[in-house]
Formats: sequence, C-alpha cells, structure tokens
Amino acid sequence: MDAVNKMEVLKSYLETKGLKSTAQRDYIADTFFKSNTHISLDELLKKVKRKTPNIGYATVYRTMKLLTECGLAIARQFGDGQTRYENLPQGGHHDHIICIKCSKIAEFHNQKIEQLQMEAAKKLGFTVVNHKLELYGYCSECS
Amino acid sequence: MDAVNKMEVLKSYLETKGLKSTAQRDYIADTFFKSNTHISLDELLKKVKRKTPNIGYATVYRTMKLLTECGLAIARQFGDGQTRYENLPQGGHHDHIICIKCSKIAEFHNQKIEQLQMEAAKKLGFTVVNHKLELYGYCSECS
DNA sequence: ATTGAAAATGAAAGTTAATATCATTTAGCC
DNA sequence: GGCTAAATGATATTAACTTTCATTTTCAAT
Ligand SMILES: [Mn+2]
Ligand SMILES: [Mn+2]
Ligand SMILES: [Zn+2]
Ligand SMILES: [Zn+2]
Repeated sequence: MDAVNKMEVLKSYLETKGLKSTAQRDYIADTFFKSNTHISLDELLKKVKRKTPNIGYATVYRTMKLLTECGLAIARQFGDGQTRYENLPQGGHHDHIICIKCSKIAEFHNQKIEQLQMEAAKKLGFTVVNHKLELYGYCSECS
Repeated sequence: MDAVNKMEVLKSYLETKGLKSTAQRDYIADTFFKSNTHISLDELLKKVKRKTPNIGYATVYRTMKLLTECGLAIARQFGDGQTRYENLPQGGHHDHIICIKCSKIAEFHNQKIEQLQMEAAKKLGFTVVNHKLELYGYCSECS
C-alpha cells in the first residue's frame, strides 16, 4: 500500500469516527507514510517542522496515536526508552534485530519460529494474540 | 541456587567492589531472593516495608540495580510501563507468555526457537548477544 | 574502643517521555 | 456566513526512574 492509498484509508477512518481532516494531520500522516524507518515522535516532529514550523508535538503525538489505532502505524518499543513507529509492513508481520552498538535495525520473518511459539503457548494453555521478538547483537559492521 | 547462596554471591560481589554491607541492603536482597514472581520496585518496597517501614524507595531501587549488575536479578520490561525483576532462573534462560486479561505470566523455553533465531540473525550478518521473546494472549482461565 | 574516610541511606528534587488540559482556532454541515 | 464539534498548540501534569544532598553508618586503621 503506497502513501496515497494509506491516506485514503485514514480519510475513511476519520469519516467513520466523525473526525475532521486538517492540514496538520494530513501533513504529519503523509510525512510518516513516506518515511521508511522506525521513527520516534521527536524525529517525526523535526521532519514535519521543516515545512511547517508551527506544528506542535502534541499534534504529532495525537496523529500517531490515531494512525496506530487504525492500523496504519505500529508502535514499537526497542530498549531505548522511546516509542518508535513504523509503517504497516506490506510483507506482513516481521520481527527485529537491533545492533547494540550502532542501533541499526534489521527485519526478518520466520514462519517456523512463529509456529513453534504457538505450540509452546498451547502447551501452557495460552492462546497467542500477538508477540514480540527482538534480537540484540552486533551487525556486520560492528562485530 | 538458594537464597543463602545468593546472599553469599552478593557479599563477595560487594567485597570485590569495595562496597559495604548494610542491614537494609541485606533485607531487601533476601526478600527479593525469596520472592518467586516478576516483581516491581513498588511491590518489593511494599513487601520490605512490612518489616522495616522506614526503608526508602531509593534504597530498593539501588539494591535491585546492584543485583542486576552482578547477575542475581534480571530486569524485564513487559508492556505495562514498569520494570519487573526476577531471580536468576535456575533452569537457565527462559521466555515469557503474558495474559493480556489477568496479567498472569508463564515461562517457557524452546531450544529450537533459539536456534532458529541465531540462524535468522546470521543470515542478516548479525551476531546475537541476547534476545527478547514475549507472547501475549489469553491464559486458560481467561480465554 | 575510637576515629576518620568512604559508602549508604532516605527524603526530596530532577529528568524524560508520555498524556491531559484548556483557551483559541478551524472544519464542515446548515 | 453562522454554528457546533473537533483540532490545535502551548502548557501543565503524570509516572517511573534517576540523581542529589545532608545525615548516618560501616569498617579498616589506629
Ligand atoms: Mn520493522
Ligand atoms: Mn521469568
Ligand atoms: Zn551496528
Ligand atoms: Zn489470564
């Protein structure tokens, strides 16, 4: 799904919720949709302020909350104390591996791991709704 | 390793670091060693205050930091915004599955998953130092 | 046992990211 | 254009840590 389509999903979500469209919200969302990193609120605010310097932190915060609600963004907590947001991945769910030296983040997906998780949960009587798998280590450049 | 042995490990760690033994520290550590939950600072403070009401939050905080440093405690972040500490597990490393309704925490370990993680990392040029695997879902009583 | 330097304690203050409040502005339906 | 609900942005509040600092305690050396 590209930025244009995402914007349409957002627009229809706003409509169903009786919310309004604003220039700030649109610009923040668009900027986020075009970013392909795991971006923090501060980073996104900085980006957004380059074109529209009077946008406030709270508006970025609220917009990302909204995007998370309607599934267009995913909030992630890697160990650095800041929430990071990433675009709904087109390849579906993935997990992360983070370099503890340079903070580089790589993504991977392993169906076998996911399946073994389900089985492990089942043995304990749990039904898995979601999961968090993060590997921490050194990337090729840092090891 | 039982509470008594842990206390000895702590004592020798203090010695090598030139730190001092105090009644507060000993009692906090002992209380923690005897707890077998994933306990937060507030919970531990509350427990400790039952016998010694004048102990402060900062001392509990500092003691748990110390125990984490010397490997006798592991700091965990499940999604609830509070750091939780658990005793060094005798069965070695394990992962967690958390009930999103009643917050019950179960533990599991799957060697095959760990191995697949390593392989996934290797493919991306990473060397894994540690990892975090948490499953969230419903326990048998809540599903 | 006394002493003195270094460390520990507990209360209070500071930090930081997240969240809420509120006066003002804006969007969108009539 | 006027009205009403929602959005904005500045500011305040919260919550979990983390640090500071005056006072107390430990412990090695007398
Ligand atoms: Mn990602
Ligand atoms: Mn555990
Ligand atoms: Zn790196
Ligand atoms: Zn449950």
